[in-house]
Amino acid sequence: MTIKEFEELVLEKLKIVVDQIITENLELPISAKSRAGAEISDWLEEKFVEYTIDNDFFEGSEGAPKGSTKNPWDARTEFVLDGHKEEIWIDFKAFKITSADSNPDIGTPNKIIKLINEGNFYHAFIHVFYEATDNGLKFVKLNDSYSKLYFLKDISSTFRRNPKNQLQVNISAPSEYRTREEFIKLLMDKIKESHQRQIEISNKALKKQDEITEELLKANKKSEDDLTKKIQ
Amino acid sequence: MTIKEFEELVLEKLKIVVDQIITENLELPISAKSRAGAEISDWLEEKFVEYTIDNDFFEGSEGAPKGSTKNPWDARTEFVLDGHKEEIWIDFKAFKITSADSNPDIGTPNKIIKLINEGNFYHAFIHVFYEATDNGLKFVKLNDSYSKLYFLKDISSTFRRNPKNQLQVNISAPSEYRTREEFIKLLMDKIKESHQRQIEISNKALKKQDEITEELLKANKKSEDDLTKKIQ
Amino acid sequence: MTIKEFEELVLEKLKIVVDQIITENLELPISAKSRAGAEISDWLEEKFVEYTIDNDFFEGSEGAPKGSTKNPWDARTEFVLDGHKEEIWIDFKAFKITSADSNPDIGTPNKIIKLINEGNFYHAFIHVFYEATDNGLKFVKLNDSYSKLYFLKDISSTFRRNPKNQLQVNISAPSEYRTREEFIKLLMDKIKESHQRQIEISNKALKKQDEITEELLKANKKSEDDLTKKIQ
DNA sequence: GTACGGCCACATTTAAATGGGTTCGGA
DNA sequence: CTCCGAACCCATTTAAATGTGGCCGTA
Ligand SMILES: [Mg+2]
Ligand SMILES: [Mg+2]
Ligand SMILES: [Mg+2]
Repeated sequence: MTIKEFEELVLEKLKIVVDQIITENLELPISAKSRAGAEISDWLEEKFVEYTIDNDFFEGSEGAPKGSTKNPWDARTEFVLDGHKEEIWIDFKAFKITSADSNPDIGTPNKIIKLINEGNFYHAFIHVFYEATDNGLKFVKLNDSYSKLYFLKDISSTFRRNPKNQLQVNISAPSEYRTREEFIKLLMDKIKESHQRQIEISNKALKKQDEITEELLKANKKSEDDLTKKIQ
Repeated sequence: MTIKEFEELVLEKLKIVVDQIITENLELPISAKSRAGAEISDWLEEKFVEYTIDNDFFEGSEGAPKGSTKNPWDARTEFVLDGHKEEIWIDFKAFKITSADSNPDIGTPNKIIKLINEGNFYHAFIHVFYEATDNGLKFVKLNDSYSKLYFLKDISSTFRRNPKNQLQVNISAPSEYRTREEFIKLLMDKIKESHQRQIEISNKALKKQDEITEELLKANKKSEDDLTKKIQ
Repeated sequence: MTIKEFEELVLEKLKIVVDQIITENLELPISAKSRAGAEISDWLEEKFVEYTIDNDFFEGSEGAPKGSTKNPWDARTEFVLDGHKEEIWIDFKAFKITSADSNPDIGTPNKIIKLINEGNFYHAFIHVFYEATDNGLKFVKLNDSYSKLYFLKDISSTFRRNPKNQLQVNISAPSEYRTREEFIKLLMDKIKESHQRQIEISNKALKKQDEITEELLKANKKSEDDLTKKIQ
């Protein structure tokens, strides 16, 4: 089996689990007037462990510690094949499909660097889709499927690092196969480009400082005088 | 009345409204296994409008458009005194008090610059506190109060601009009175300092690039070879 | 040397560089889809820096930071003559010559105002032309040339500001010499005219509003009456 | 001659926690 | 004097949307 075939196999087996979880639990009592990503992830994490307890391909599944807000994975598991165990990290992404578009943060580059340096590589995104209902939310299909999965290594080359130190990509950007080495080089390029842009941005902001300060002081003088008179 | 007395009056009247809202609705059916800020804010926004319809001091209250994710205020209203109307922006902050600590983002500096340039100034933070319950969440007191309010202009001088282009401050940082002009200068200083730090950070990151790339390629060579052999 | 002769010299030297870049790289592995313009520009930016490293007339050439989508220039350089250095901004425009026509946005007027206020003036457009091929695209000649260059200051007076706050001109509009002062006046006129057109548009829309309201109320009166009767 | 539409890569903005590094005082 | 703990000052990280401006083309 080639590496590529191995990767496809992992995603195939993962998708089966996720689709089953969703199909058997189409509605959740989670209020979703705003974005419900964290609550949905919390629920999925628990279910993922439950649904892989007895799975031939996955071993040692764990959800992120309850209440943790900075864990590098939502769930982790080991894919078992011919006695080999390959560490898999999972990041759930829950999209409210009534929104116009979405470009979620997809994690800090730092954790990816650590993951690879520790001898691992596989970080899977699992997209799920929902709509608010009267008493919570329901999962819905997008493009005929309850879930969409790909590995970070095969992410669309339109991904970038943003100023929050998060990688980011559009919800619809199609994944594209590349080798692990190609991904490493691409990732490092993207990080470099982003830092270069940031230096530009900060330099520009610094140049504008004095002008903005003047303007604010002037606007305030006027409005504060006004208020002072009115409340005498 | 001095400006300072005016400001204290606004906050006093605001606090009465908020405390009443909470006291009359101590429990909410909003799941809060993770952080429920957005859902709580959504609910408070609606209640704030409802509870100020018949208030002598507040006029024209509005909640943020439903589902909006980038609105500069959670609610806005006008404080009316002797015929003068003063624009007030409200940003709710909902803290899960079982957490160890909190340093919330408190908004982009850009919107503050716009607010002041448009002749306004008053941007109030309203802290509320909650705990998860079996079927949702309940509001709780912190330091004997259901809410804590202060204006951005009087924020603790420990606030900063972070790389997400958000101002930020610790939940417990005590507010300190200053003049409007003093605030403008302080704000602009903080923005400057932050951009200077960012340039440093990005420069350092750029220097490390090549080293990290080498390291990653090396780690990958090892782990990829390993995997290739195992799955043959 | 007159200002006019100076300007002609700059463009002449620029054209030599660009034509050389293209002649030596007639085909590019860039697929000619909607983003082709941006990608061709990326490539040209890099080449421009490379091809002016050892040029007697250009110094300090830079491409826009990679991935930056809002940079005011695609490339910048300094034209050196008798020790004087003149800042030159470059905006590449890549046209697919199989298309019927093109009226590209040519930049926001805001950046031109800034450029001039900072003591500079020269903003060159460099038109290049391409066709799709099986494995990417190839540069082609239009009117016997691989490139067409002119300064914004000499742009056809058919240029305008469009409602997106971008200047715009037809691909084929011939440039016409004018003085820097004449350009400033013309630019400001164009901006004014554009805003006036927009006011017209809004005024018309507002007028229509009332008309539409009438119409709707009338239509509804009829259908509501109708329904009321039917369900009595 | 002008508006406008689609595309799309990026920053920005919104929700609030943890955690790292430095500094300072006390044992 | 030195280690340790607490405090403090920040970045970082997590949840996913919208908005801007440049890209050219068509109408
Ligand atoms: Mg996730
Ligand atoms: Mg808020
Ligand atoms: Mg261009």
